[in-house]
Amino acid sequence: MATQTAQAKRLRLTSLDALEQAAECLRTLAHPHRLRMVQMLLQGRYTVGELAEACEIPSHMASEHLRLMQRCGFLTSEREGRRAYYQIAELHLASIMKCVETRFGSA
Amino acid sequence: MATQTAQAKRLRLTSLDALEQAAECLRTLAHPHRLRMVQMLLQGRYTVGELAEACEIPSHMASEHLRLMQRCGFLTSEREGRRAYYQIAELHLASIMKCVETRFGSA
DNA sequence: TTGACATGTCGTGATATCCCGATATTATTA
DNA sequence: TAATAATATCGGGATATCACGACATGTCAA
Repeated sequence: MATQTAQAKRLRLTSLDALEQAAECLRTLAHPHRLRMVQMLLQGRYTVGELAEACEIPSHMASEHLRLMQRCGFLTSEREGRRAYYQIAELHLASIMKCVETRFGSA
Repeated sequence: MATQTAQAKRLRLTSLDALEQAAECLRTLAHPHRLRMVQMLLQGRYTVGELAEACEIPSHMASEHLRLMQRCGFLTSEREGRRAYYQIAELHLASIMKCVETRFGSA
């Protein structure tokens, strides 16, 4: 007889479909600038320009990253005059970010 | 005066260098088959073939995914005869996987 | 109304990732 | 030794992501 199969061990597995979604979310998060934006937005309310400055990138690029995260449900935005404020919509980002900070530090 | 800067709010930020590393790790994790492999290896010890079967992919592709995760320090491997067993090396994977399971479920 | 500011969108070339077939490598068995 | 099994590696073509410049949109202030 071969080695015990996965099923025989009664593993708690997430369906491949769900893991596909999870992977897509992780890919969206897997960028240094987007990580910093999320980290900041978990601690306050910021405009595109402020987030861009903190990431040391031009604001039109920050805008693209923010749009990406908005499309996958991570963020929402609201306009105030000519500024756009972004905020966290997906609350699970807090715990994932905590994992990242535990592993990679934060000052 | 413009809006308060990030510094003025005394944000707890992770350095962009560290976030670059974090992003690389997240990208490595951000794949449905690799997520399933990690999920399984957190619950037991498996060969390439067993992991491949659970992911419904040919084993030579499983081997590539495993090598990728090994290179970034997630996994280690040990040979037993002609089989190769992989196991978790990066313990933080447990907490990240728990986040994923909380958000996307596991049966 | 004109000009500057803040944000958003589009197109593109460079790079990375992904999947897969073909082929090696290593270990076991006949 | 020969044949098979389990794993690993290589090369490619397709696709996705990335950073960037150029441009468009909407808002405020002079």
